[in-house]
Amino acid sequence: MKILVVEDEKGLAESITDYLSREGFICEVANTFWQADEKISLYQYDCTIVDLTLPDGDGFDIIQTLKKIAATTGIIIISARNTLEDKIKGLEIGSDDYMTKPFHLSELNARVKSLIRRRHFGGNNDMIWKEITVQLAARKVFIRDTETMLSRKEYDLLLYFLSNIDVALTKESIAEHLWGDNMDSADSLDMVYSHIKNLRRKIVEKGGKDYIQSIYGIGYKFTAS
Amino acid sequence: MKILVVEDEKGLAESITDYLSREGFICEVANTFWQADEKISLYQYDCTIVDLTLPDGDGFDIIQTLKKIAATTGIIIISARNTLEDKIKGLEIGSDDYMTKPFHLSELNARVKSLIRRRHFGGNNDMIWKEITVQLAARKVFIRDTETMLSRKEYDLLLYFLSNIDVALTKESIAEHLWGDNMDSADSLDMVYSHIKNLRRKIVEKGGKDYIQSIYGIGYKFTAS
DNA sequence: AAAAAGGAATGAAAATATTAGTTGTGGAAG
DNA sequence: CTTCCACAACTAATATTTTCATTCCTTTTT
Repeated sequence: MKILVVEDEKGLAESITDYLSREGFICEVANTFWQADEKISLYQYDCTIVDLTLPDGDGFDIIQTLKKIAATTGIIIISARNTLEDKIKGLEIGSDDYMTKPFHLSELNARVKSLIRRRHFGGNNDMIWKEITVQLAARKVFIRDTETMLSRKEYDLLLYFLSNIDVALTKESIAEHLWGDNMDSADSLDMVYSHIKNLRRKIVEKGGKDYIQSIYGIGYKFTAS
Repeated sequence: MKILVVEDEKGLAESITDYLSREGFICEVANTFWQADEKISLYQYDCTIVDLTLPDGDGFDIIQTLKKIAATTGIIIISARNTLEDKIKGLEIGSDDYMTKPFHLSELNARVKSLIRRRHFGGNNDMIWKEITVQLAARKVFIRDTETMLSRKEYDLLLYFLSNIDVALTKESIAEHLWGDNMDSADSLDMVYSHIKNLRRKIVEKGGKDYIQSIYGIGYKFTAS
């Protein structure tokens, strides 16, 4: 899961990314709205955390950018002031959640997770496909009713596949999803192979079919046929 | 997909082409604007990356060339200076995207892909002709409702044909589309024959007709009649 | 119309690129 | 302290691409 943190205070940005990385999210930071706008149009994020107290841009521009962000990813707004004005801003762009400073990182984390669950999987706490069931809240995976322990990367990989059933995913996009964009593309490919192998083994081991289809020269596809 | 990189710094040009080749693009380099102009009029590219800090040519010439480039392919401008002057230049010629040095190759890659997506597929995701259906996102090909696995070259070839129904394509243009222009023309003919043969076989095998019509002395045409 | 010449098709082998599988190391988490 | 996992390096297996010799067609020439 990839998260974009839009925050100009380096210290706060780092605290947030540190915390969320430890929770298994891939984090990227944009220091300005302009940067955020850029990143949004280039990459896909599952959730964007925006600090409304950024210096650049006037009110109107910001709302435009926020709308654009909100259209493609979930969005959580952070603001120092608990004023009506800000709340209205938040609602206007259809933000998914709203927090006032100061806040606990654990709360932010909880909100991010709940948002991703809501957005990504329609509020459903379970993702079910064929004999694979993922309990998102508990982070548990079941294959044919037997629980299967997956490592973090394996879990992320499985979720990425499950939200892209029947779509050909390039090795590169998988790598980007699992490690973010600051990756040496040569090295990361071997790691993709490794994790694919592990996930495959675990699924088959528990009685699932090998749904991961290799596409030579391209990447992989999660598919029933 | 073919990309032209207009860049005089050999090192940078190589980094770019290395990276993008790994991503599956066919890359060619032009070291000067003059060369770029040449190439543009001879070949077709899906995207052109132009470094605006090239030494040759004066401002006006450059703009003329850029306009010519922009008219036929997508264009991404790279510039060392984040000056207004350059930005205006970029907009004036209707460039599709704009980056300042230094940048990450992964970002360039993302921009190229997003540009190609926008330009090429304009949102619609299936290509259907007679009993042949290509699902671009899933990279699936169906002949008469049965899925057909195609290798990369076969797939590229089929897509080239499908976007040129009823048009006579020379062997040379096919070779150029599949491998770029730095090819030994004698060898490339044999390779074209080979891949034509394989694609034909797969189409017919799955119950399609042999839509690939040979035109003696010229090349091939994909046609129903 | 027959022969010659050049282009195209085919099948199979060789070369290459890509993916799978193994193992070892280091570091983090418990 | 132990276990687990991410990562890297390496080897093996596999799929694709390219090459090549040969045959089969078309066109051109005589």
